[in-house]
Amino acid sequence: MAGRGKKFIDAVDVVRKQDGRIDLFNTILARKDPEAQIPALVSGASISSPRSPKVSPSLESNAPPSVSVDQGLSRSSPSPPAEGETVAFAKVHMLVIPRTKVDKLSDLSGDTGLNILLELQERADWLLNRLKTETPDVPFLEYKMGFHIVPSLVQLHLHVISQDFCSASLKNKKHWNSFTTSFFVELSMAIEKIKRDKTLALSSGERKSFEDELKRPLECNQCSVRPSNLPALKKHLEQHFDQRAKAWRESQK
DNA sequence: GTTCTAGAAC
DNA sequence: GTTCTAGAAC
Ligand SMILES: [Zn+2]
Repeated sequence: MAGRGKKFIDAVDVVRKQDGRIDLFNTILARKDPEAQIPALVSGASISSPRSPKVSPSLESNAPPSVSVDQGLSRSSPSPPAEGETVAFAKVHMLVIPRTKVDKLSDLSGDTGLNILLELQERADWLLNRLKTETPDVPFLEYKMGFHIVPSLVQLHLHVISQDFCSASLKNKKHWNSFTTSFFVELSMAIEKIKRDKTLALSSGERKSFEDELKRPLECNQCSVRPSNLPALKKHLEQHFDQRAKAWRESQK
């Protein structure tokens, strides 16, 4: 590929100003056709806060923009996302995607694979710093970054996702387990493994055992509670979020 | 990925 | 009776 072009989609494209407001876009670029070009970044669900008054004129200005996510995705749009859009499974859920054509994590090997992961890490760290400093309403969110070991869409995508998992889009056990079991491979783990083993290839047996993780009983990611069904889990997650928000507010007093 | 629904769970 | 899951079809 051309050496000059940007190898990675700028994460600044993910935090984008629109209509005088700062919107967060969660973005997935599905390359269903293996031969297709990776498209320009497309917008996902807008989770801007209409009542956020603080908006700087430009992402490049000295004063960083205020990005408010307190409205949450669950209240963002009652209609299902249009084609080209995607869903977020938490208050903040973004993807960092290499421009290099790579289907999935298990295709990576050697120094080439390691370098792709390191460049993704560099970009994701940058994004994470922005998220932490530019989401004043939810500074208490914690984040993880990682990959689905067996992705449902090709073109490698690194999830940067807050750990509240409060989202109307979270609708089944598979969704939940894909982010909260070993099916979700954290970036740091992937980097360690490729350094050690020189490959991230999966045997069919390994693949099967990871897929079995998706069928595990529900378990809270923040405490030892094991909700009996998904609605109970979602209610429980809301309580964690409210509790964290309250604790943070009180710590500011 | 989504929608639909049988039947399990409550 | 109502809620919920999970598999099939798309
Ligand atoms: Zn919990």
